[in-house]
Amino acid sequence: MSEKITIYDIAKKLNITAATVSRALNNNPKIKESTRELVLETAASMNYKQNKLALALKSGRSNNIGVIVPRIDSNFFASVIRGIEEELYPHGYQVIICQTHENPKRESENLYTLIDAQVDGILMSVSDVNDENNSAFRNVLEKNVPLIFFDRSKHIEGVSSVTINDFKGGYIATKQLINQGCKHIAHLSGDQSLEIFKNRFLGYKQALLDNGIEFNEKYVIQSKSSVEAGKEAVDILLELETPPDAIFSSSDFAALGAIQELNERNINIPDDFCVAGFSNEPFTKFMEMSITSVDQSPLEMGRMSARVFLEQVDKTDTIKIEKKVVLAPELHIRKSSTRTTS
Amino acid sequence: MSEKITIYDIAKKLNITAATVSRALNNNPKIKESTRELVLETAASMNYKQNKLALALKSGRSNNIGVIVPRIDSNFFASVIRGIEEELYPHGYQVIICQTHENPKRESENLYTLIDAQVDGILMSVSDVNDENNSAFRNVLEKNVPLIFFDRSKHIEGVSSVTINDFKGGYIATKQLINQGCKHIAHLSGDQSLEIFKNRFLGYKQALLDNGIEFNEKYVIQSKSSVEAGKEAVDILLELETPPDAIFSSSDFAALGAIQELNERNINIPDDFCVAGFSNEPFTKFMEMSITSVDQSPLEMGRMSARVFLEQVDKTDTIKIEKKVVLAPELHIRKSSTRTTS
DNA sequence: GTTGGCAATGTAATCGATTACACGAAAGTA
DNA sequence: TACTTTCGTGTAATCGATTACATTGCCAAC
Repeated sequence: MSEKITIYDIAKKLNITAATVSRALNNNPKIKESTRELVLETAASMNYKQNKLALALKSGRSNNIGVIVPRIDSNFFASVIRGIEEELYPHGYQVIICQTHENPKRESENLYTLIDAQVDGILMSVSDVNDENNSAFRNVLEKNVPLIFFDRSKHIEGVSSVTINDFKGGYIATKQLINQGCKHIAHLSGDQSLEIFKNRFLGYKQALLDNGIEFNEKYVIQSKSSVEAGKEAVDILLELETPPDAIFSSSDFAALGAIQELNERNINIPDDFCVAGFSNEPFTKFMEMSITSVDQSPLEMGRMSARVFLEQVDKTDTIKIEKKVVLAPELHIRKSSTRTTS
Repeated sequence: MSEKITIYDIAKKLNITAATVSRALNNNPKIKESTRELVLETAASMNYKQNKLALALKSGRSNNIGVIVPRIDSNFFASVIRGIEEELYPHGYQVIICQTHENPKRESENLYTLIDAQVDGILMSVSDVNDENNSAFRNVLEKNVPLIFFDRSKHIEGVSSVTINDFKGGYIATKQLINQGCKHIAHLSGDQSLEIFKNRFLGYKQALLDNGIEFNEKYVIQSKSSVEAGKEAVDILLELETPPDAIFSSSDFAALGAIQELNERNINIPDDFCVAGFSNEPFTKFMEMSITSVDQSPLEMGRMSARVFLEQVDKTDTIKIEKKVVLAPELHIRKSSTRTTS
């Protein structure tokens, strides 16, 4: 029932050698047309399937690529993966998923595991920017396995990345709040050691400065990407001498929490308080009080990362291209930052 | 820089054979303790890494398992995959992701591709129940590769599945609407050729009958899982002679669409119209008008599927266990079906 | 002193496919 | 006719690890 058919079986049946069978199947021009046809027919009739593992061992290419993300059950990462998978599918690559749960040790393990599994490339979003597991990255580079960062990248010479312009994202979101007439704009930031959060913050700051609004450190709150964290941040902000009248949050979840807390306190959104988030999570547009948010085009990011990988994979080892693709963020303006009064 | 170290390199260095090295590395008891230590030390110092592809070819086990889902960028499937990955990670399995986009042809391709890639098992949620690509499934079974269905399964003898009790899910959601005093409960159903939707519908129907409410075919609308479809369904339902006063939707997205349309028409939710959905998508609890929904515990479903796989993978070919795990759905009651008036 | 047994290691086949090199036959050339 | 190409296949090595079977040396038992 489950007999595995190999090229040797075909060879035996036709009284030729496995080498000839292999050549016939691979369209080697040195094979007589009649032989080729015979082999192809026989292979089909015997239901022959090439053993990809043998091929992988011989060629050194597994046709698998590894994708490492902090977690898969987030709309953003899932969409990126979707993009990667769709782009790579036609090229015969399979996508292996790893999660780090933001744990550097896990990240390092994943890198080693993927290299052990002989993947042809690694696409990842880093969890931690610490230099601790640099050895894992060095290992990848030494093995000459293409490495591409997406969204959250790390500065390593010769390594390509696909990110969005987080600075600009922070800038346009903040600018929109300013345009609505907000004077005291607070910022909920993520872990500043990650580039993305730092840049969103810098974009926010620059937008303030460009529009003659003083930057106030007290308005910047470092918080996690959670509803709870957003609520807590509002608690703190409203205690200030001059409470803010708007929030630009680096996380949609925190933005949601902020809105919930503001509602609880009967503060009118958007007329008395505007809110903008980041990521364009599905729920931001579903809410009745739909939330203004910066879209990161995750699908496109995934596709682009895959394309960058494909460009690199065939290059000889000597040529190393370092490609930095930066996608443009897009602000989706919704109710939470659209004042009805002037 | 990128020299691959093999057991032969170690053997040469120590003037022994690769066989001895292999045995030492594998803790074969026939190896002298001193030799083992020497080999282990040398392997470490040379930075030896076992070539998993060679191992896979020799053993016939790739340590990869394939997961096929309609799409990955849905909270439900992403969460299931998370569960699978977490459960399998400690066992050294890698997860390969495939998407069908609800396309039977793609589903069939994915099955063949995974078998070609010599995965050790396949966990999947079917896209289509049509018998067209039965040959792909037969292929999997013939190759004796463990196959496990989750959520959306197919009746194949000897194949295990992990699902939730969709009938009960439909029942408890409907029952809650009845408890709220709703008399005319409509149902937005998905594709009835899929078991899950049929069972949710049957649960709905049974709940009506058990509570002395007449079943009315006109109240059942087959719609897609989208916001738009939910809106359209409401349009139709409100045209009826006796419009319903509640909706149980098999999809949270359609439930959301329904709510939006009802709001547009100034129909008061939940006092004049109750709504319940299915899947417990994140947004259902984030909304101000939070949506009652049936939770499918996707994480647990993923973990359980992985466990069922692990049980099967080591069994000899002769023993085939067919395990049908049915998880209990849990109703999360929220504002959309909690009347404030009696 | 021969034989048996055991411990430790070596030899070589195997997994399935690819491919450099070799070789015989046919065909072309002088 | 004799020599060189060319064509189509065969031979055998290779990818890296595992493992059945063989071998070696040593010690004990008779």
